[in-house]
This record gives sequence, C-alpha cells and structure tokens, in this order.
Amino acid sequence: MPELPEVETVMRGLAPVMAGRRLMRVEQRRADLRFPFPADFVQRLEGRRVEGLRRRAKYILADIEGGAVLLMHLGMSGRFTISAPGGAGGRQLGEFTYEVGGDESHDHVVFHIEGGATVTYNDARRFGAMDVFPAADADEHPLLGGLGIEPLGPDLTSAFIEREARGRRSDLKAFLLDQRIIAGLGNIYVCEVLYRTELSPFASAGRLAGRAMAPVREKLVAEIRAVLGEAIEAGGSTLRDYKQADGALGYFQHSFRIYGREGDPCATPGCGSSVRRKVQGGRSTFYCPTCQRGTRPTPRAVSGEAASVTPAAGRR
DNA sequence: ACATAGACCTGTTGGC
DNA sequence: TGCCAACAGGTCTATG
Repeated sequence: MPELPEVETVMRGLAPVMAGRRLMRVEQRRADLRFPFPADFVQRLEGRRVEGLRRRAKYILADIEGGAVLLMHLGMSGRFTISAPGGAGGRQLGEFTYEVGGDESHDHVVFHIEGGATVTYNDARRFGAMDVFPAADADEHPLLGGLGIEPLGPDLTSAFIEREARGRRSDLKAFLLDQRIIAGLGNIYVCEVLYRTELSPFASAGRLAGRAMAPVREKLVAEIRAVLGEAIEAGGSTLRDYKQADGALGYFQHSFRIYGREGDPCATPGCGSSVRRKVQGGRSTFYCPTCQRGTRPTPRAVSGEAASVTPAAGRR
C-alpha cells in the first residue's frame, strides 16, 4: 500500500519510540508474512538496542546494536500501532483507517520497547515482510541489492533519466514504477507525477531521451520531487497533530489530483475533459486524455504542445 | 532484454 | 439486507 512518502512517515513516527531503546521482548506470532521470518528472528533482536531507523525505498531499516539490520516492509496493508507506556490509546502508522480496539487477529509482530511502549505490526494481507541480517550483507540482500536510486536524493537528475530512458521500449508508467530504476514510486504517485508533467502514461520511455527532451526531463524530475515532498509534508503534519484520539496515517487526508478520480472533470482550468481509468500492466492508470499527450498522444489529440515535441521524426 | 499474466491473501466497496 | 464480483497502495516468478 504505502509508497515512499507513507513509509517515510511511518519511519519518522516509529523513530522517537524505538531509536536508542532496547527491544526487551519480541513477539513473533506466525512463521511467515510474504516469506518466512528467519529462524532466529526473535533471538537476534531481543535485548538489543535499536541504534536508529532509516528508510531505503519502501523499506524501513532499523540498525540493531551488534551489527544487524532489521528490515520491515509494509506490503499493501501493513501498519504499525504504537501504544505508549501510559496505555494511552494507540497511534497507528501505515494505513488510513483506525479503529480503537480493532482487529487484532492480524497483529503479527509485537515489539516491547524498553520503557514500556509497544509497537505492533498488523498486516491483513501479509504482503509485507520482515528480515534480520548482518549490516555487512545489505548490498547483497535480495530485496535491497537491486534497488534503483532514491528519488529524493541527489542522483535523480535529467541526465539520469536520459541514461535510463534511452532505448527503453517500456511505457512511461512502467518505467517510473520500476524499482530497479527509481525506488519508491508506486501506482498512485506515478499517476500524479505523469499528470503534473503532462506526459502520457502510454508513451514509450525511450522518447524521453535526446537533447530536445531535456526540458521535459527537468520537469519530470521536479514533479517527482514535488509530489513526494508534498506527501511527506502532509504525513508529517498528521504526525504532529496526532494527540487527539487517533492519528491515522497513510494516504488519507491527502488529496490526489488524478488518482481515483475516474469520471471527474480534469483539474486543469479550462480543460473540460474527464478523467479516465485504464488498466495498464495489470493496475489502474488514471489520466487526462487531453492534458497528458506529452511524447505521444493518448487516445485523443488535438494539437501539438511543447511537451509533445519529439526529436525523432518517426511518429509511427 | 522485455512485456504480460498470475500468484501471494484478506478486506472493502459497489452493483444488482 | 444479502451476495458476489471487482478492486486495492507491492513485489516476485513464470511464461511468452
């Protein structure tokens, strides 16, 4: 479920509770999530101090004293609930609904933290995952080794897009979703980014290459950063606000311009088209057929525009 | 090399 | 109200 901004928000929510403290007890309530827990999962964590939390792509990584790393992935439905020592309700991180005293049957892991707090991992669909491995093995870890660049780091540049896009025949949607290229974008934010960049999800990625497309690549880079940055900010504000009763974190209160808006009028002033949904690569793509013609027309084109300029003549 | 489909597993939603 | 089909934020594998 969660894409990079949600994972970042969850990590930031967990950090103050876990960082610097010992895991006094770890309850592992089943043998597997998406794949089996390592055999000695509990033993490698119990009694050890969490030195800090980090995020890599959509993974939350906890550095454990003694040189181990605890990896946590939320899959589609994973969430964390924090219970303070005082027993003051729970703060839930990772999904968008919150029910006090809700479904405990999917509580798979409970971390009992030094000082009395409790961090519970709940995941109905069990697409999430946890693992513990030596820090030295991180680069070869099957889940981490092949990951692409961090979209919010310094590596995401027009030149990077140029290199990666050149010669690719996959469509733009698949290109941006590919975790081996850029790690962290998921279905929702890819839709948002393409809409804001006025690029067609169905265009070939290779069309982003070439000198003439430099401005489009710049715009793409800027929108990726903006979309993710805004979502992280929204997540952060809910982290700060919680207090009241329950802070639900996730995509909630975040409003999307295109995702999930099939049939609604396009948000671009004067556009007048309505948002369409198409299944692409097995998942829903939401797009505006009028605004998103960059690099090749989607269904209906009317006239050219800056974003649709392509260097090569072949328009098929 | 790459594109697509299916699998994983459960919960929620919308239509009849 | 009840039932069923479609659908859901993510990966991974197998198949063309």
